Amino acid sequence: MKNKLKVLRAEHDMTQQDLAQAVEVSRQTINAIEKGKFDPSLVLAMKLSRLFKEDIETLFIYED
Amino acid sequence: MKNKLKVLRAEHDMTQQDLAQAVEVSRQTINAIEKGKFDPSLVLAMKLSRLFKEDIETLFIYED
DNA sequence: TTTTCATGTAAAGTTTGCTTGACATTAATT
DNA sequence: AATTAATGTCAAGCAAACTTTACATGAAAA
Repeated sequence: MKNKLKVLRAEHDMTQQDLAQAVEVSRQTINAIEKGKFDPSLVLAMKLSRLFKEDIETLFIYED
Repeated sequence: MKNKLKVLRAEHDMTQQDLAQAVEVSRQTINAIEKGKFDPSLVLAMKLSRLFKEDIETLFIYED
């Protein structure tokens, strides 16, 4: 699964820490997701989607 | 988190078993999600979304 | 009525998402 | 050159997603 977190974070001028706080997870979780270590839960994906006002599918790209 | 799986399944005339096979999880997983026992992973939500051709957000309703 | 099918549920185990704490590295300030 | 801010990463642990096996129930069909 690929994602556009790093770019959106840059566009919104946020640090990983800022984003982590905004969606109520740890900084390490944001870092791990950006680095592709694991996928976010559905709830976290929804929080990020709402924050950045982007569809989940545009934020996270899953190709089988 | 609420969801519309049961209804969509009915509309598509599928059993829990059918749906489970279509998205490659166990029948119990589908049942548990329908019953609200836990939320699907992001990948599973995406598979269901694609199968039923509905946005994740319309399939799964999360209200803080 | 007996068999079959769809659903519900439970227990035990594995994997994955996420936590805290800690430390290393790199880039930007002072 | 020294400090600070942002990022990367690791380890140990907990919680949630998902598995298999198994059994119970109700509805439909033979």
